[in-house]
Amino acid sequence: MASSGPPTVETIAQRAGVSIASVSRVMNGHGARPDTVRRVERAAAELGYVPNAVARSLKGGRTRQITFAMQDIGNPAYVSMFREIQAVTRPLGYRLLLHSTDADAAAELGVVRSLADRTSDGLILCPIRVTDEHLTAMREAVRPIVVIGSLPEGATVDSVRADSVSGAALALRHLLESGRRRIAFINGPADTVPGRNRLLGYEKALRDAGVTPERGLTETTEFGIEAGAAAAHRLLDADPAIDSVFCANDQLALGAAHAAQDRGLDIPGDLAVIGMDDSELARASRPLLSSVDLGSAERGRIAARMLVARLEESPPPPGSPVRCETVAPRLVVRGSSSPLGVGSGIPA
Amino acid sequence: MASSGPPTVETIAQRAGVSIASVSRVMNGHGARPDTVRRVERAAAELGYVPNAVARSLKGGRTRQITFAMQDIGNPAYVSMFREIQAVTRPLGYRLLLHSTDADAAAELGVVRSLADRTSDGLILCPIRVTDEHLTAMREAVRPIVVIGSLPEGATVDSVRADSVSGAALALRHLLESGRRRIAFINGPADTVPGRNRLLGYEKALRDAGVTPERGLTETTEFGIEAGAAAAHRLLDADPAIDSVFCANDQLALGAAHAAQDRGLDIPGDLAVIGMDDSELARASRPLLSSVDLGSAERGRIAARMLVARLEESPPPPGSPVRCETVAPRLVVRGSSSPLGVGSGIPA
DNA sequence: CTGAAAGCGCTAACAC
DNA sequence: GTGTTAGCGCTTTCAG
Repeated sequence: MASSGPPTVETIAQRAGVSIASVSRVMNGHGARPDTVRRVERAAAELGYVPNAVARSLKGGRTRQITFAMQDIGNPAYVSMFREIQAVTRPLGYRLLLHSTDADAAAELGVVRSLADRTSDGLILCPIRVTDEHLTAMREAVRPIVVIGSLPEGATVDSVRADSVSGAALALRHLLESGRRRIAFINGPADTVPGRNRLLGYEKALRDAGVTPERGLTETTEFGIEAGAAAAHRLLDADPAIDSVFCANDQLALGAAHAAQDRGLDIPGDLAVIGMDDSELARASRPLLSSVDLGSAERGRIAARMLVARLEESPPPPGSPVRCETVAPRLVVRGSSSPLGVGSGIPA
Repeated sequence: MASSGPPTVETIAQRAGVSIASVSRVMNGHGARPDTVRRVERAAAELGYVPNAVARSLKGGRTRQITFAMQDIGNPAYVSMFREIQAVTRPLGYRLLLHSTDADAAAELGVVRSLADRTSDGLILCPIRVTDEHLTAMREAVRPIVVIGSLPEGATVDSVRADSVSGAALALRHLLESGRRRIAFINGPADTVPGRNRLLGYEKALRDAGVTPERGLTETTEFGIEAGAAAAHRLLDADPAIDSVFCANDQLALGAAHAAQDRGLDIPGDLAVIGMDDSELARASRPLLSSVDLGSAERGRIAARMLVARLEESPPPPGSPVRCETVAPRLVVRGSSSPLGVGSGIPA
């Protein structure tokens, strides 16, 4: 008696002496006579029966899988998002497919298009760039998509965005209020949506304070500790009067802090440093880094909830309105931008 | 004409005026007359046909999905593994399911058991603890599993392990050779396999050097920067003569370095610090942290290759031997453990 | 409450 | 080469 392969509804049905329909009903908790339930459950337990999820998906048209795609899972901001997404979706029985696209725009488009193969029920996407091709692909997607990031007006996709303009403003205002005047900016790749927005925020906040942004005070580079250090050196070489530097993420800020310290500068005495994302790295430096929390965790949570909501609303109402939420930034002030002498974390 | 739902083989077949079998053949590149190929491809393109992966899986018995499960995707060591696993499997057409179990042993067991639902073709698992229950579950699993971590002798599961004993020895020898004598150890949770091994390695290396390990020189704590700092303070409070501290990961080491600096100690002059994993955090401190690279990336790569190999060998040869590889550790010496005055990164 | 049967979309024999 | 047909394992009418 070759029990060829794992047990199926049929195996169980035979053993329990009922029909496969009854097995299915019992497995799904759809009413059945107590006796039937008992026999099926016993047979299932004895044989270690587990329903085949693929067959279920084929029948039901839903896989209970969600895809989360972003540039780089090494980035703490995305880790926070992943955690929250998992926290929302797993209890609901969803599995999570992760795609770290390595900032490859083609790969990103591929992810959107791959929704068509019905492998996952929905997609949470953090795009680096949003081209018309992206928008078209998203509009035509067979499954709901939630974008974490900014979309052009009129886009017909749900999204949750950070407010990096306000975030930058928060940091700049803080620096200006504590008396800094020559505030440099180290940005990440500028040809991305967040990159553009952070630059906008930086310049706007300066203008609002009556200061004209100078080109020489902005550096653009890849994300990374070393890149941040190099950028800071360039900035300080060109203009030793710089008294503070705002960075587009914590890696850059940490690098900048190192560079400054290697030049013998005191932080925050000679140079204030502020990062973005408020990741673990902000607590990995001395002095501790001030940082603007753009709410990665919260954005992840909201995106997950939005997507799940779409998935539950059985027949997607054709004209149902596009949803868009914005998460407010939060400035966390630590030693790296304190007024001189306070909490610098470095013994004088 | 309600084109109810996305196109299927049938839709394409009708439009192309061929049978569904021909559509399937063309889609899978199985020979067909050039004319047939053209017509099918045209129809498919016009309708934006994408084969339903779920139906394929049901037929083929394979989902082309792999699950990777570990404690915490926030840990840089696991990020490296994930990257390498993805690099190996994606080009082969596999999707990656990620499970961050949060060190919940029950969740971990659940992952192993969930293989039974045929959702993924195989599992790469980094267990925290390996109980008999785990071993049984793994032995009975319907799908191949590769464990990244140490398994008890006689386990019938493929695995790739780090050599944390040698890794610890590497660090200790280096410290001893550079003249350190009172070497403390800050360990992570000791009731885990890696925790136990690292302690073993620490004690063995000391004994090999003719030093008797003292209980008071070892601290056990959770992983985390703050936890590392607290442990270092306890250690130094109890024994100010400690001249070096070896830590079970970079977070702990970073915390320990901060604690020492906050006490006014010079690193490496007064205290040498060595971490483990050689993660980005090692480059996030001043001085740069020495660290023992346990080969996370390589372990990930090897595990992925092992699993893929199992998946390709069509009928799993019943008696095929269990595979087990061990990755050699590598000590990366940086400023935090240099001989005094060399490369400390802090201006004297 | 239960069983028989249809069918989700696809691939792979098997005949022609 | 190509079409016909039989399932993969499950859920869900539809009768009884």
